[in-house]
Formats: sequence, C-alpha cells, structure tokens
Amino acid sequence: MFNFSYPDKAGVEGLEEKWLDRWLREKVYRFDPSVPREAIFAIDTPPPTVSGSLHIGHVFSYTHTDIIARFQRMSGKEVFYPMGWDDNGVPTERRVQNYFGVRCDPSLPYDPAFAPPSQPGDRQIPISRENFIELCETLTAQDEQAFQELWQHLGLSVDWELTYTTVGPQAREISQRSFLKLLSEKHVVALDSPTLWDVDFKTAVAQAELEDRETDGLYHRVAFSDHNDQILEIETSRPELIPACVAIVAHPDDKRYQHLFGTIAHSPIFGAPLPIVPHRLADPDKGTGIAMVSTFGDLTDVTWWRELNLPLRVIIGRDGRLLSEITFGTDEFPSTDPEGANTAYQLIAGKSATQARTVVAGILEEQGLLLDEVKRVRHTVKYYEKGDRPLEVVASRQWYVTTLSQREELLRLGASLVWYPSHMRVRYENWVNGLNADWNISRQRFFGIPIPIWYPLDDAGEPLYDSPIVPDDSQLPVDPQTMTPPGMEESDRNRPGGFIADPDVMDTWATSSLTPQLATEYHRGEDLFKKVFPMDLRPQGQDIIRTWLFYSILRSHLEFGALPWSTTSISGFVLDPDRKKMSKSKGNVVTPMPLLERHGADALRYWAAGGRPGVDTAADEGQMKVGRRLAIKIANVAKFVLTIAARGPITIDSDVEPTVVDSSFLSRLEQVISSATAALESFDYSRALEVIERYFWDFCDDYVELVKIRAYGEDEGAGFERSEVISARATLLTGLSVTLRLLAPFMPFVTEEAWSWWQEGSIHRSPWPTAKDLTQLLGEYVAHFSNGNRALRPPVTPDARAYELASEILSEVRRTKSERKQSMKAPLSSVLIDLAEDEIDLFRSLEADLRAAGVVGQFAINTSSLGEHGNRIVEAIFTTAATE
RNA sequence: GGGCGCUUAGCUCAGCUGGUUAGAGCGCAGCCUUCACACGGCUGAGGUCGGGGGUUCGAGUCCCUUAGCGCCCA
Repeated sequence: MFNFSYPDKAGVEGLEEKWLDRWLREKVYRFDPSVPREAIFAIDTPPPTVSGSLHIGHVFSYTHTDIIARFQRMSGKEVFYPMGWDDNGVPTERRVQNYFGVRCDPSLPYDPAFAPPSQPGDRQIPISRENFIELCETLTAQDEQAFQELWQHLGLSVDWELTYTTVGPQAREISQRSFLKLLSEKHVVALDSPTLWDVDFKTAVAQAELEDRETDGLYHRVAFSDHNDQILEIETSRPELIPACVAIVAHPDDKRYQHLFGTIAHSPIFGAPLPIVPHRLADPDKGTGIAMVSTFGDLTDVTWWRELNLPLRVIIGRDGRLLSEITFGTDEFPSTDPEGANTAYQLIAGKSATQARTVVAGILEEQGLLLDEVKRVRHTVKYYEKGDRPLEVVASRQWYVTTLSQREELLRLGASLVWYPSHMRVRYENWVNGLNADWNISRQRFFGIPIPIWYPLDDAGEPLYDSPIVPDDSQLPVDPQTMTPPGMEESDRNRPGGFIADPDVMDTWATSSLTPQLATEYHRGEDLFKKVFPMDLRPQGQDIIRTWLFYSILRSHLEFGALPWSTTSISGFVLDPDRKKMSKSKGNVVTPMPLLERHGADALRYWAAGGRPGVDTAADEGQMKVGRRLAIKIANVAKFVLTIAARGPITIDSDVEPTVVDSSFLSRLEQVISSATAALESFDYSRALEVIERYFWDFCDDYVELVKIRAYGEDEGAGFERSEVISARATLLTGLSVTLRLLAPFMPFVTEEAWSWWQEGSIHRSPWPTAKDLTQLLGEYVAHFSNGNRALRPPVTPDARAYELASEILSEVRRTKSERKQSMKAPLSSVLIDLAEDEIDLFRSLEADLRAAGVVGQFAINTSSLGEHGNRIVEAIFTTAATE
C-alpha cells in the first residue's frame, strides 16, 4: 500500500539541495560493476577543461548525455558514468601564469618555500619547473571544485566515485604505457624533420591544432637575377627569407620559364646560387608564376625541399628571431658576394621575422631591387589555434604517431561507428581524407605528461638518439627529469658516458585520446576495462571531432584494433540570446550559476533538452521559464491526483472493469510510452520530450478535468457507480506513475519530489514504463482502492476515439464558455451536439463524465447536420441567461 | 575553392519513409480568481512553407537551379 504524504502547497523551491544531498548519501547513481556486460551502459564522458570558464554550453551538452544516462538506468542498465577533469596542457599553464603572475624557468632549482604572491605583479616571477607544476596542481584542484558544484547542482547522475583526471598519476601511467607499447610496435617514432612551430609558446604543434586565419600581407616583387644576369621577377610575402632561399620553382608546363629550367639564378642582396627547377605545386597564376623556395616559409617549402632534395639553410630560430651566427660565403650559405651578404645580414640578425621583413624590404628598395609598389593583400596564414603569431616551420626532433598509413582503416572505423546526428560522420571523413602529416605528439612544454625516455650519452657527451632507454613497466609513471633509467645513478645525468632525459612532454590529446582507458582504469589490472571497453557512448562537441574523437579512434585502433565505443552523439553549440557565437572577447558569455539559481535545475535542463542533437541553440531564458512552469505544473498535478487517491478504499461487490474513456486514455498513454522510448533509444531526447510534454498537458487539461468529479467519489453526488469511481482513481494514479517516470530523465528533481510523496525509493532507479506494465499497474491500484478485495477485470478493447471525442467535446464546451465570456464553471442547461450515427453509442459511454466536467445539464444529439457548422456544438444554452 | 547544415506564423523551432483544412512554445488579444495550479488556467487571431523550374493524381516533404545565413576543411 502507499503512504500518501504530500505538502499543502506544491512548489519547486529548494528541491536541488534536498535531493542532491540524498542522492549522494544513498548512492543512487553508484555503478555496480558486478553485472554482466549486456546490463551495462558505459559513457565516455568528455572531461571539461577545468582551466576554462564555466559557461552555459557545459550545461547544454552534459544535460543531453545525462538524459540518456537516466533513461538507460531506468531501462534496467547499470550506467557507467564517470566524470573526468581535463587539467593537462597549455590551457592550465596559461591560466597559472596569469592567475599567479609567474613563469616557468626550467633552469631554476626547486624552492620548497616558494609561495605565490596574493596578487599577480607587473612582471612574471620566474620559478622552477617543479614549483610551476605544484601551482598547476593547486589551481586545477580549485577549478575542479567549481565544476563539480555546477554538475551536481544541475543534477548530473554521474557516479562521483569514478572521477579521473588527465594529468594525475593514473593518467601518466596509462599514457606512458601506451606510448611505450606503440613505440615497441613502431607506431611511435622519433624523427628529425621540419615541424610547425609556435614561436611564442615555443612548441611544436600538430595538424589538428592549426587554424587558417585571413591576415593582411604584403607582396613584394623582387628582382632575382638569372644565369644571364637578366632580371627574374619573383613575388614573395616573406622577403626576410631571401637569405634562406635554396631554389626557384615554376610549374613544369609553364611556357614562360621552360628555358630557365636547369639554369642557376642568384638571390638579390645575398647572391646565393639557386637552381631553377620544375614542380607541379608551383602555381602559374600566383604572382609571376615562379617562386622562391626557402627553408622554410611554409609547408609547401617543406614539400619542395623534400621532393627536390634541396639543401637546408635555417635562419629562423625557435624564438621566431633570425639566428645570429650565420656566415655567408660558407658551404652552407654560399654567396657570390660574401662581404655584402654578411653586412646585410648583420642588419637583420636577432630581429623578429616581422622586423626583418621591413629591413630587407628597405634594402631591396635602396638597391633598386624592388620592382613595384608593395601590394597589400589578404591571404590565409596558418596559426596555432591558441597562438598570436603565424607559425614558423622549424627543423627539430619530434615524436610522431603513425597516422597517414592508417587512413583506410580509420575511414572504415568511422563508417562503422553510429553517429547522432548521422551527418556529423562527414566531418570526420573530411578530416581523415585531408590528413597530410603524422601526429606530432611531443610538446616542448612544462606541465604535461613526460615522454618516458632517456638517451645514453657517448664519450663526447652527445646523445645517442637511436638507442633510447625505456623505463621498466614497474617504474611507471616516470619523470625522466627527476628519475633515473634502470641501472644508472643520478650522478650519471648529463655526463659523458651517462644519460640525458628526453625534455619533452606529450600533447594533451595524447592523454585525452585515452579517456576510455582512463575511465575504465586500464592501469589497475584489466577487470573493469575488459568488461566495459569498448564503451557504448561518446558524447562530445562538434568542434573536437578532428581532435578528441579522431585521436581516440586512432589510439584505440592502434592499440586494440577496435573502436573505443559503438556510438557517438555530437552536440551543437550554445549561442548567446541574440544567436551570436559566445566568446570571451565579445563579452557575451552566459554563465550558468545565476540562471540555475533563478530558474532551477529542472528548468535549465528543460531548455537544454529542447536543443536538438547537433543543432546550435540560443541560450533562451524564455524557454527556461517555460521549463520552470512545467516543473510547477508537475508538482501540482501530482499533488492533486494524490489528494484524490488518498480518499481511500471503497466497498464494492464486483471486480472493476475500466470505463471506456479510461481504457481509451490508457491506450493513448501506451502510444506515448512507445514513441518516447523509441526516440530515447535513438538518442533523440528532444523528440522524446516533445511527445511527453504534449501528452502531459493533455493529461492535465483533458483527462484529469474529464474524470475528476467522478474520481472524487459518491459523496460528491455525481451519480457514478462505485466501480467507475475506482476506475477513475486507478487510471489517474496509473497516469501519474507513468507520467512522472517519463519525465524523470528530463526533470529529475521535481519528479523525484513528487514520487517521494507516495512511493518508496528513488524514481531514478524505478523501471522505465512499458506498455505492458499499464494493465498490471492498473490492477494494483484497483486492488488498493477496493481494499484489496477486488481485482481488475480485463479492460475492454480500448477505442482510441473515445478519449479523442471526449477531449474534442470538452474543448468545445470550454470554447463556448470562453466566447460567451463565461466562467468555466458556469452551468449549461442544455448542449446540442452533432454526432455521426456510429458515434452515438460511444458518446453515451462518455456522457456522464462530460456532463460533470462541463457542468452540462443535458446533451441533445443531432445527427443530421454533421460538419455543417465546423463544430460539434450546434447550440448551448446557459442556465442563467448568458450576457451577450 | 570543396563539404555539411539551415532558410516554415512577429520570435525560436517541430513537421521522420510525399497524401485529409501546415503544428508547438514564446509573444500578442480576450476571458476566467476561494474547492490542484495567478511562479496559474482556458480560448483565440497570426504562416502557403527563401526565389524559380521540374517529377507526381498529389510536394513544406523528392530532383534541378538560384539567393542568403551558419559551421567545417583547404
């Protein structure tokens, strides 16, 4: 039996605090790993970047996932739903620098007494690598707290005992072990080669981190000289690279330059001999159609250098400035005029590329080698996505993960992954098809997971890169900067015959791409991992398909030969209320906490659930208000139904058969259950909500209104049979039970509250409603209302038209009253309605409910003019003369 | 330049495999307050589906074309 206990006034205030606390205490969302794999639904949660700001976009996409998680849990799955914190990498470093006003100087020794200033000063304080890392750890811990509070307030049904981070000891261990495994299988290699390089961050970056930006550039038309000392006009936007020039290229079919192929030209100012060679990548329509090749101005230069076997003349350093120790007239930098070349070079040595450009342009102009006005152009230049200056190409030693050779397999895996929405697959395919480099995973940064490698030093103290020393598996995780390789002593570090550590850390994606392994605790023995991997769902943003999703597939493929999950769901962005993209610089970022406090978690979730999968959605407080109203309505109708139900058992002498309209209503409910379930099974939470919400308002406006008088019972004097009263109460309660459960994934707080007024246990662990439960539930409630003495007789075959017809007539009665400006309670003495012949019997079975709900004395039936009036109601006579 | 998505009521969006008078919410207008709900309820007025062409008995829904917006990639 039920324990009905509901408040006098139903509201939604304070539900978050009450239920959050209880859910945590009662471990409602705890994952039970003992069940078989088929009974598990595993989610590879996106670990939010904790150093980033909290914004409404987080609420949006995480709510989508939580709705699915809650649905799966109620459907009987044990939901593996961990939370991760992404605290790794450059964003954290940058935040620590700004927050504390410090910078990392790896040459400094550790200062155990160091404490950051309370306010960042004007100048960044240099601190040691270890001090810097400590600050990173301190700050991320704080940031994680703020995120956790938001998530809990929002009601995410995460199991907080499954939290992981992307830079902690487990992450280090898993990342390093995976690195070493790929290394032993030659899927990770170190190569000395030209790399895209950010001169401010002083690190290599990968293709996925590039961004094309349209920038102002200057085209200089420069006079080179050909083998006959004739002028050869070449256009370049980077004249400062003339000293790094190694060749000149034109398209093989370009008629203008056929006669020059095979000859030697010379660069202006520096007099370097330059072979003129054909290559298909030279664009005849660009400039004069003939281009200088430098090492390196961009990635095309790299291709030319490689394919044409050109020499290397590096003048740009890792800080983006021109190297000082360049001498012309040497083998490396040949020149017909070493003295002039060196004098000119002295003017640009040590300058930034931009400064040097101006200087060289000045010299060219002075010497009459600038053939035309310098032209302003808009062109696209590659930037590091987090960087402020164009990328340079720098030759350096980097670690790469095999990628290009896996293209076909990666496409095949992408095709076998289920995508919601499905067109997002195309973005992945475009990316894979456009790959042009292996994945560079080494970064020349401080806060990250170290490359777990040392190198022996020969007797001259030179590192032997070809024979790296790897740690024992039992040593992991290692920091090669502070730990020593097997069999060596700390005193052997940096000493001829000893060893040095690899100075680099891994790209943060090299760890984030392992979140399935991290979450399933791959490092701890393989029980959980074996059971849960591959996981079921990867929810994530569309912006990181080329990084997180792509890299995760790549790693899983290389290591396990399989997809890491069967399905991915891709969320859209949140736009500001004016449908503009939110960004810090525009200052239009919407922060979630004030909204949560103003409207409540259920209301924000309602708004989020309205954003269809993959579709960009505006932060709309209007929708949040609608959500809040819905939550209040849920509480109220629940209270009302329970008020009626609490009137208690009625004595009757036969079993109960549900009335025609009651079973008709139940068949509508059955349809709602099946379409909502189907939508949720295919991750279409917004469609499910739409179906459920529409039904919910029908339930309130039509069904409850239609039967409430009957359900009150005999003492209301409405003249219903006792069994009809029980049928109404049982159906109302059935409707309420199902309605609350259908809404629970969307509005976990108010549904839990209403559930607690009459049920044991959390609604979030109660079974998801199914069509076949309805009869059983109804039977239980019939038994309840008949003191356990009576059962449910098999329901009549439900006639869907009954509930429809009743709703239609009730709605017309309301319209009639509204049009005559009468109260809904104004009595009508007589209503004349149109019915088809075959509707009359059906109507008779609804008539008593309609008379009660519409306060109608009697209905008169007209069968002759159906359809002529456009309405059912032909005429309505008010008991007291209507004013019109 | 290539790709993907979008263009339906004043606003934000549904409309899945083509089929009865195109739907919802917000906003707007009108009405209704002691008996679930004024942090409310009921009722109503608004569109011919970006433009053009085609397929079809029939198209918002398929095809072609065109314009605008957004995103991704080069």
